[in-house]
Amino acid sequence: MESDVSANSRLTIAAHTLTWIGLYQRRGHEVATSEQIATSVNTNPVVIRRLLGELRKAGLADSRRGAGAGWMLARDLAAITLLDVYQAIEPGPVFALHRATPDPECVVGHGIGPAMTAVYDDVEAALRRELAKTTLEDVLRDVLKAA
Amino acid sequence: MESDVSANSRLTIAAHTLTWIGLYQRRGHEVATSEQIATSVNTNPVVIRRLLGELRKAGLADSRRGAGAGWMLARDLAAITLLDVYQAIEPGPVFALHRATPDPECVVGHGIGPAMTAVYDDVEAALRRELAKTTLEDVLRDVLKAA
DNA sequence: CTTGATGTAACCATTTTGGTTACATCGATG
DNA sequence: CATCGATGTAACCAAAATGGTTACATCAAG
Repeated sequence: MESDVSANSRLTIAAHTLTWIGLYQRRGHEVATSEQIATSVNTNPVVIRRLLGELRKAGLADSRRGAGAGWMLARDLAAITLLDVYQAIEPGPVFALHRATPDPECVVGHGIGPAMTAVYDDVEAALRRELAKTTLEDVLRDVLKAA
Repeated sequence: MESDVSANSRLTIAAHTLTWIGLYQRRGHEVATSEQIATSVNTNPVVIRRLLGELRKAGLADSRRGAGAGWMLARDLAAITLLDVYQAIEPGPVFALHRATPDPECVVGHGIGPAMTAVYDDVEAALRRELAKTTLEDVLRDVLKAA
C-alpha cells in the first residue's frame, strides 16, 4: 500500500562516483577503475561506466584506455556543482504534462497545459538553484566529517 | 538514447481535475462526475476516481453517492495550493539514495548517504516552497486568460 | 602480443504509472 | 421498494524507466 521507494538514484550514484574518484586522486592515484568504484557503490561496473560516459560527455570526467586505464576527474571537485551533475544525467523534467492531450474543446483542457508549464518552469528553476549551491567539494567535506 | 518523456503527470491531472470541478461549480452545478472530468482530461473515469479518492483523503475534495452523485471541492480554489495537491498525491521523494546500500567499509560509501540526504532535504523544501506559491485560483485565472 | 580496463550492445528483472474491465454499493427519486 | 446512475475498488494488463548482468570488441602500455 504505502512505502514509496521510487525516484531516481542516478544523481546519488553519480555524486558518489565522482566524489570517490576525487578522493582517490587526492590520495595520490592517477586513475580509478569502474570496478573499484562499483565496489564502493555496490553495483555492477557496467552501470558505473555507463554513468561515467554521460559525465564525460558533460565535461566532468575523463577516461584513459589500454593498460593502466581508468577514470579521472576533468575538473576539481570544487568546480563541480550538483547542478552540473544533475544536468549531465537527468535531461527529463520532474513533472510532466498529460500523457494524452486533453480535450481542446474544453476551456480547462485547452488552457491547463500552458498554465502548468509556467509553474513547472519555476519549480525546476528553484530546484536547479538549490542544486547549484552544493559542490562535490562540499559533499566530500560532509562525507569525511561523518567518518 | 535521448528523448526522456518520463516523469509524473499525476500533479498535472490532479490540478486539472480540481480546477475543472471548481469552474463547473462556479457555473452553478452542484457536483461533477468522474466521467465528465475524464472527458476533459482524456482518460478513463476510474483514473479520475482513484485520484479524487486520494484528494478526498487529503481534505481537498468530497463526493456524494446514490442518485445525483458526483464530486465537489472541499475548499475554494483560492484555498488550495499546488503544494496541497502535491502532498496529497506524491508521497515519494524526487531523489532517492542508493538502491543497494553502498560499501560501509569505504569512507565515501559510508558517508555519502547522510551527505546527500541533507542536500535532498533542501531541494525538496525549495520545491515545496515554489509549489506553495500557486493556488488553483491562480491556475484557473491563467487557464481562462489563455482562452 | 599479452593484458587489463574501457566502450557498448543486448537482454532481463523490477518497479511505476496509467488504462481497462468488472462489479458491488449507495441513495435520491419515481 | 425497485430503479438507475454514479461512486468505490479490486484485478489485470501494457508501456516505460531503471538497474543489473553477460558478452565481447577495442584500445594502448609494457
